[in-house]
Amino acid sequence: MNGTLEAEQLDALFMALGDRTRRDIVARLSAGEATVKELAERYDMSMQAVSQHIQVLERSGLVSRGRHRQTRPCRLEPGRLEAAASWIEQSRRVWAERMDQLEARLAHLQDGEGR
Amino acid sequence: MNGTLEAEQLDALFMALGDRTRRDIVARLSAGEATVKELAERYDMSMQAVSQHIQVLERSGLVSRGRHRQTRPCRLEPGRLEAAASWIEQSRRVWAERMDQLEARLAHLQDGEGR
DNA sequence: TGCTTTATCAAGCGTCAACTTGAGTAAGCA
DNA sequence: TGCTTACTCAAGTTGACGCTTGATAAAGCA
Repeated sequence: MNGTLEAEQLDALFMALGDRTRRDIVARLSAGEATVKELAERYDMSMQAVSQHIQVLERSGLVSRGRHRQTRPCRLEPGRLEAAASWIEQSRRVWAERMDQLEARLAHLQDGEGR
Repeated sequence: MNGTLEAEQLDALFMALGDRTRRDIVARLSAGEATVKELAERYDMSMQAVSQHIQVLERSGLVSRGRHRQTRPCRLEPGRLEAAASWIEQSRRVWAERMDQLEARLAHLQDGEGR
């Protein structure tokens, strides 16, 4: 389990995080489970709208749902957050390595050893 | 400069990363600058299409463009990648803290000290 | 058994995103 | 001066997104 996903899954993941309401739901769920009704009240939004947001989050793998009486409590699946962070780190690392090399070559030149 | 952005900027940022071509452009630019034409050849795509992707990335703050002869070389601005990573880390941290607390309470109960 | 609560399904509406084509601009070259 | 290269602008098409309304399902309660 190294957090690496297919392009389609990354599409769904970053697309899900591209909506402010869904990002807030993720942040809210990081502190514990919540029901559709609770989220609808929190965002002053219809339950249908929240339900659709949850479905997007579920498709992205960020959220899963259980069953408890009439409710469908939503909980965060942090594995996908790790996958997103992992993708970002990959590009940041490549960039940082290149910058280090550029710096080293610049220092080399300033030592008067450039051709 | 702590990498924290407004909701609108995060919308643009994650939305920009929600497209596979744009993610690949970001990964490509992490290894160095590229022109619109080079990217169009790489993805077998019209220059207009690439130009529009670059505009999206520019609006998100992930990419900036210079001028060199007839070309507009694109380069990565890693600050926004850090901002995205930072947002993700925030939720992951909250979740991890809660998990630690739940574990501690479970251990407590198993020691026979539960109410 | 009906009534309420919680949530989903389905259809429709307005907006925006991704790409296309065609035209236009700006820089370098012959 | 024309011609090519690299790129952008503008308009149009197609499809997806976010939300709404109305109907429906499933569980608990009186």
